[in-house]
Amino acid sequence: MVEAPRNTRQRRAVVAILEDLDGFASAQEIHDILKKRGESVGLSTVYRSLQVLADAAEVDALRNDDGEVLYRQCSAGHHHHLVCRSCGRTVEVEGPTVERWADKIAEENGFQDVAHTLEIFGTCNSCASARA
Amino acid sequence: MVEAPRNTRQRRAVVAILEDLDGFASAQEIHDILKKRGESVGLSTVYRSLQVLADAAEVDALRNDDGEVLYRQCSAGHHHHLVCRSCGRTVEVEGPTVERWADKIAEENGFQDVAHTLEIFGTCNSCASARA
DNA sequence: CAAGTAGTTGGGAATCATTGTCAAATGACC
DNA sequence: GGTCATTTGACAATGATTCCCAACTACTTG
Repeated sequence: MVEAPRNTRQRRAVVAILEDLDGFASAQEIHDILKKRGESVGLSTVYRSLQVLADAAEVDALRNDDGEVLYRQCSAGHHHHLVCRSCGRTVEVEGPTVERWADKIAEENGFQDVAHTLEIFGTCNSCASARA
Repeated sequence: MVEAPRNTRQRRAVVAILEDLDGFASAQEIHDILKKRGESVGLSTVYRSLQVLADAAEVDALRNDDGEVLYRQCSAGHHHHLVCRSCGRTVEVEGPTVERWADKIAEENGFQDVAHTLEIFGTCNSCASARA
């Protein structure tokens, strides 16, 4: 039988950070924040915790242009993201039309096990005015 | 004034490979193919050539699930891809509705300099039947 | 064609995110 | 408190990609 995961200080700390953040953040950023708060957690452990959470679909993961993986606690259900390149602030968006379109395209071309990635990147208005 | 790029054997070889391939391939795969053909080109040079081509929008680049960057010679103009996970075979697709949707979402939320990524991944029918 | 010059190459080192390793630490349960 | 499998953390290892720089070569000019 599969054992239940343990409730450790480290895992709780990672989850707590994700609850505080409203945008996407990398594993390393989360590690830094933990260190600043004095709730130090090993980097490996941060990576592991995020992986577990992502596998359980409790957080969403995506890659930025640099290929880094960013994580964020999101609402349940399929959705996409409008992400600020500079601060990570994120708006969850839905596009039912897009979903249907993607499935139709795939079916028309005989593809199976279809998945799609769709993210919108931009500069949010506060970052844009800060830069000016 | 900016100098014109030189026409070197190595760059020609990389372009030739891209013309032969019909799916996405990684820099390392292209490097391997060149080696097999006896037209050896340094790995660094393959990376550089692909970067140059991508910057000039002569090839499209995307990341697979593993975070590797894949390259492919594509038709001009904005389009998206339906990519086979296992063989890389690719169908170019257009989704004007999606473009408008993404722009509208971004504008409604006050985001600027908007870009979006959209790729559809699946298993093409020949790979699916080969697996069975 | 010869020489000059600046863009280009290659291969090995360096980078950087991420994963693997394994002994020590610690939740969960008795 | 004792037991034990899970988890942690420091460090090594990996792997794609970039950096570095001396040797090379595609163009230009005489």
